[in-house]
Amino acid sequence: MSPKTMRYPYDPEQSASNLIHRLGRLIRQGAAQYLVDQGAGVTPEQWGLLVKLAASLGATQVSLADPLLKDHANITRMLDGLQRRGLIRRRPNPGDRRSHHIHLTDAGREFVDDLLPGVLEQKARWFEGMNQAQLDQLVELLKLLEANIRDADND
Amino acid sequence: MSPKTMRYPYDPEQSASNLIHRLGRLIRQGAAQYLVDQGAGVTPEQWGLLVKLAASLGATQVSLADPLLKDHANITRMLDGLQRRGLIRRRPNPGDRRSHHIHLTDAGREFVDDLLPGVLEQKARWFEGMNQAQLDQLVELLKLLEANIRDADND
DNA sequence: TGACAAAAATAGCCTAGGCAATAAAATATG
DNA sequence: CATATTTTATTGCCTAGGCTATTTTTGTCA
Repeated sequence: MSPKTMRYPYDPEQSASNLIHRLGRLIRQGAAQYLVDQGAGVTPEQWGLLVKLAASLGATQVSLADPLLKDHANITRMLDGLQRRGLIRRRPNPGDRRSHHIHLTDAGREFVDDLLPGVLEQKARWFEGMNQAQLDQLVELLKLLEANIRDADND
Repeated sequence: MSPKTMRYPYDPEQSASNLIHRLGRLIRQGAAQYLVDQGAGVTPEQWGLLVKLAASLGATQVSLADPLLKDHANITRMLDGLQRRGLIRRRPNPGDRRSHHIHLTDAGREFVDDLLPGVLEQKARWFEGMNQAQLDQLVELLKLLEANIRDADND
């Protein structure tokens, strides 16, 4: 066969998977810009950890990483950054000397309390062109897709 | 105020923006795994460039980067990798001595032709739990969201 | 024309992501 | 109990992403 002149009958840029991947970067970038504008001095990923820590006191690094599907090594590095900024503290876990309990410092908690409302507002702005039914449907489809991909890759 | 014990009334992990961001990583990782299994020796991002090049002969680096919302510096690096593997070639652009025309080599074209069917099959597997109407709706919502975010961030 | 702004590609820097490897501690198993 | 396996955190390595220069051309416009 001579496929040298073959044209592929789909537009990769409009495929759902590429849309999602591109949108993920766009969202990350928008969040990063917002944090810079606020002078926050943390990355969106570090922010995500802080919010999670605000809701789960004394988490270990594994319990932070796994629900977010993040690499343990990366969690180590992001926590290093947050610790340098004085926003979190690692404490020994009395029940297991391999692991630590991660805590927000007072400064960390204040940081989250100060920034969270604005972050939620910005998210809301992104979804302005969408009514609640559409948003619900989007979330539902995304969850379905996430489950699909997790299954498909565990074969 | 004493928000130390305040609980935030939303679950960040289930928010649409975080779902999308996480799903983007999951998709990227699945694609990477597939390419490794096939012994392709390219990253998903490099693969994306190859597919785009297969459809647009003689593109400049800007014309590759902008539709994908990618940084020009990254395009340079990814093309370096593809060039080292002999899959693409940079040619001088006679009309503008600042830029290059990027071409697939014969090996590059063969590479895309060989791998593309399998890639499409794998994508199809990811979307198996979803009927066509759901898929269409998902794509539509994602496009709407992308437009929203691009607008919102250009204020 | 000649200075000046804009565009194309690139390099440098830092963080995230994902992988392999390692050290230390905990758990399982014969 | 002794040995092996698993788990937790960490480091090293490489690529992508996103920024800021920097260089070379091109385009503008006074």
